[in-house]
Amino acid sequence: MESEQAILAFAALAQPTRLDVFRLLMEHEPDGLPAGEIARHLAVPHNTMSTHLAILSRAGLVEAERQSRSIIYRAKLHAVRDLTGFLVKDCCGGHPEICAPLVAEFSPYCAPKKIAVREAAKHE
Amino acid sequence: MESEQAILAFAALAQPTRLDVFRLLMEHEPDGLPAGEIARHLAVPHNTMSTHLAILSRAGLVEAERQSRSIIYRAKLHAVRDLTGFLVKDCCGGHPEICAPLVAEFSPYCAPKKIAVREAAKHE
DNA sequence: TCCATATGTCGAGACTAATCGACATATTGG
DNA sequence: CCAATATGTCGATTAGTCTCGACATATGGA
Repeated sequence: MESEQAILAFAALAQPTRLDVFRLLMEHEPDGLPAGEIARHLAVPHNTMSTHLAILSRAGLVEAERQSRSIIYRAKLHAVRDLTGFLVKDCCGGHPEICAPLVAEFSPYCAPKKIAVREAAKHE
Repeated sequence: MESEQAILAFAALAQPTRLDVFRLLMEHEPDGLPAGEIARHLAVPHNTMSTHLAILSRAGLVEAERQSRSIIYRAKLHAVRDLTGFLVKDCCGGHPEICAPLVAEFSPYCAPKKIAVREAAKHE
């Protein structure tokens, strides 16, 4: 991922309404939500929301698809992967010793089901 | 990590000079660099740089320590972990099936060799 | 075709961020 | 204490962002 694209993504997420939109679309993966419903859900005027959605779209964090009269927005999952990778690469560039525990930290959220179930059982 | 703190971090990194500073400090871990040297390295007036460093500091991405006449800035590694974790948790919240390959993607950068892991464990 | 629905675009006002000269503060050595 | 060095703060200017009313465009049904 290039710096320029990363900056667009950081700027897009550095705004409360847009961060909320992104999280909302993550929750609604993989179906997505129409623009109007997003606006209603977050109590923002439709034209204001349209601007925010355009910024998220230019940043590559969401994608839009027309479906009859509605336009369905979806979170772009590999954009999250790219942005996270950008951070991790910066972090690990020459410093792999601090990166391993970083990845280990994600395991509870990302681990394959078997391990996740075992970890959960331990805490119970 | 709270949304408010994440927004501060995203905003801090959404500016070319500040992103450069952050990457520069990552390269110079764990020694850090004095403010003046950072400004000289990136060809930015010292007072402008001072403002940028303050913003990075408020965002929790760097820390400062006075050392004689100079003030040494260092990247805060666990801030990267927190911010990355914020993204990944958002991504994996209810969607662990898309998260496993995401973590696998990091392996090449993180070199999960036993020696590296043990060394990291010692420091923690 | 005409209307209702869904969304996008434009433009103005208010607000916030970025930059840098000038000045202020902190530290050290003489 | 004074001068030199290193950094931070203030204030003004410029540039960019956020918001939303008004208008424009696209789609589907009567």
